[in-house]
Amino acid sequence: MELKGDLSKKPRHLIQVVGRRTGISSDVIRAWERRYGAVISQRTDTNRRLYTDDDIEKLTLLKRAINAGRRIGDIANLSYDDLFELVMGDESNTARSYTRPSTGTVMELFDEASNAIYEMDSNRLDITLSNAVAILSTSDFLLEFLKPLHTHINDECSRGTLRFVQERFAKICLRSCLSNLSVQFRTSKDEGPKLIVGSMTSEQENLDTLMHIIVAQNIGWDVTYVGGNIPHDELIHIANKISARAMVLAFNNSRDISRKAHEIKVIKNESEQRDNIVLIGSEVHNFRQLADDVKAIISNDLSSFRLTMERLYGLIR
Amino acid sequence: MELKGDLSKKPRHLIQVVGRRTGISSDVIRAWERRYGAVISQRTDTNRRLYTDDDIEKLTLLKRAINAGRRIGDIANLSYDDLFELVMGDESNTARSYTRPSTGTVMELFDEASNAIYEMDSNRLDITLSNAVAILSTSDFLLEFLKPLHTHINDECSRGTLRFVQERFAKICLRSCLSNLSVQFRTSKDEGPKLIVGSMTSEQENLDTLMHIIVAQNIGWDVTYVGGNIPHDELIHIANKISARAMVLAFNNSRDISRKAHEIKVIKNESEQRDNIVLIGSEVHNFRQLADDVKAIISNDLSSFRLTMERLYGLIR
DNA sequence: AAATACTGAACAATAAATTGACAAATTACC
DNA sequence: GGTAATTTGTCAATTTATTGTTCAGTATTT
Repeated sequence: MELKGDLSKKPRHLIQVVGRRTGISSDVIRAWERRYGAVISQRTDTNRRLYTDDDIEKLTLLKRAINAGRRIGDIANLSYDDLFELVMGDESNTARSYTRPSTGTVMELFDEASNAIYEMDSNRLDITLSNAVAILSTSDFLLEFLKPLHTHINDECSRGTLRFVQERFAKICLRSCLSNLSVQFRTSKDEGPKLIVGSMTSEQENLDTLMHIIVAQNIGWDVTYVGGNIPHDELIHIANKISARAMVLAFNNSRDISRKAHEIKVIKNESEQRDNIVLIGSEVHNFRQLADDVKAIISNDLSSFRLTMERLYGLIR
Repeated sequence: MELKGDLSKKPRHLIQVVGRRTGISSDVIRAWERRYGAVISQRTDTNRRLYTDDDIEKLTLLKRAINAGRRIGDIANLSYDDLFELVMGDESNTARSYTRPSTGTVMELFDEASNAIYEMDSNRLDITLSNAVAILSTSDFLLEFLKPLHTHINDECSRGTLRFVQERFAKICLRSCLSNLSVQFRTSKDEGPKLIVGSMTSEQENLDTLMHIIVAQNIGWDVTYVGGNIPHDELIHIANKISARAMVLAFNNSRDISRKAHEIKVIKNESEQRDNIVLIGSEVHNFRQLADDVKAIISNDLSSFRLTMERLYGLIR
């Protein structure tokens, strides 16, 4: 028996499921059927609609076509193939069909998250985070939502409005969300140039570093993250072992600057891929001079990091 | 080697236990059996229902499918594999059909994971971990796979076969897998008694603690995890704030035993829910005497922890 | 004796289908 | 440019199907 053939032709999805998968409300799906015969499903013996996988694909295409500016009445009865052509054409013409969400939306999500943190409601916080991921583009999610939220948490904590335990709780949830996101990105990409991300002895793990990882993955890098507190010789070892094309080092702690500077030099000299070291983190300004000397790249924030990594990606390709 | 041998095929769970583990009420389990023949259990000679582990797995899948919008009448008599395919498709929001990974034995999964760690191939490690989650039941995944893998990593590292950076890399991947799993469990359960999990000053975060969290969630607890290094007054604050019904404290560090013992007493006295404190972790033997004094419960491993938490859950209900 | 489990029936809550109406936005027409 | 017509998403009312819950009466377990 073949898997795809059998199952995907089989009507087995309730309208509710179809709605959830396509993002089209059940009312609309029924209206499209009634008015334009867009997708006419099978019925059970008790008259419930049952959709096939192919039906879902078609509805998804219809949605994309509408996002690209088409009117449902004009396209509803096109065949799957015609629709596919149409969507491909439309989406390549429109520079960017993604409309930036209103600041209202982001504000609401932000408030919701910040309340959930105050109440220490992990369930609500998780749901809000995943909503934000779903609604926003990856970079909006990071730049407009998560980064400000992180800063907000730190501010509230140092102001005393948030207690220590609330801060820790929040950060664990955010970390979990980010690592989840990172896994999702990983499995969807096939092959990309390898990138090591980590930080040296006396540097702890940090949420900002995780955000940088998502950005890099988003560009196409195949990231190996090793966390904080890694001695420099271990970093060299792993870089050579997996033939990394670049290494990102995070600095968020102002101790031992000179030791770290020396170690960066050693890494530069001893790792086989010696041209691509990127320094990130809040304490990265301490290495400005050094970066010039060893031709490392300094990146102050997520946006500039994205540019840097895009450039490197282009060079390597 | 055969993992799911004798025990999992053996009918041994009363309907009450099944209800608790799956989050489906006994009444519903019976109704499903009567109306749709969803899971037809063995009976004792006196007509009591006895369920196998596999029965529980199927019920869990049914529950997940329902959460994803399915109706029990449509899916009750699907085979385990078809159900699996359906749930995976529903939960990943894609119309693509999903194939269950070929049933590798635990040994194969273990080897695959341990090679991926050696090669520091995060992609391969993630895939192996998620296959293991998919193939094994939750408790098999933890007890037969992840726990041994964790021990193996520690052994190899202290023997010098694994380098420090490989250990760190592996642990970050495992952590990410566990926190991912924990989020999945959270959103599928609706309401349960609240449980705080954390550890005190000088105690770091620990993978074992995360495993305990999964077990507790699996039973039906609504877990709030606050990580390590939390001062005891903060723990008291959060426990009272969210009206926790129990608190789990992890001890994996042998420093400051007497300070910690004193703080446990304080927590016991000052938190409103004063009856349910559970101590876990590798250093928990240091608190045997104290546990008697303050009526805290000590749990040495995951299995005994499961029993303890099931008992508490029963008491609270 | 109290708690738990079993059966079957009845009940209540939820979700879906149908139909018709409405309002905002877009388009067509003068 | 302004008005009418059309398009299209949303919603309410009603009916039916599905499914979780409760209850009564009996049996089993502890």
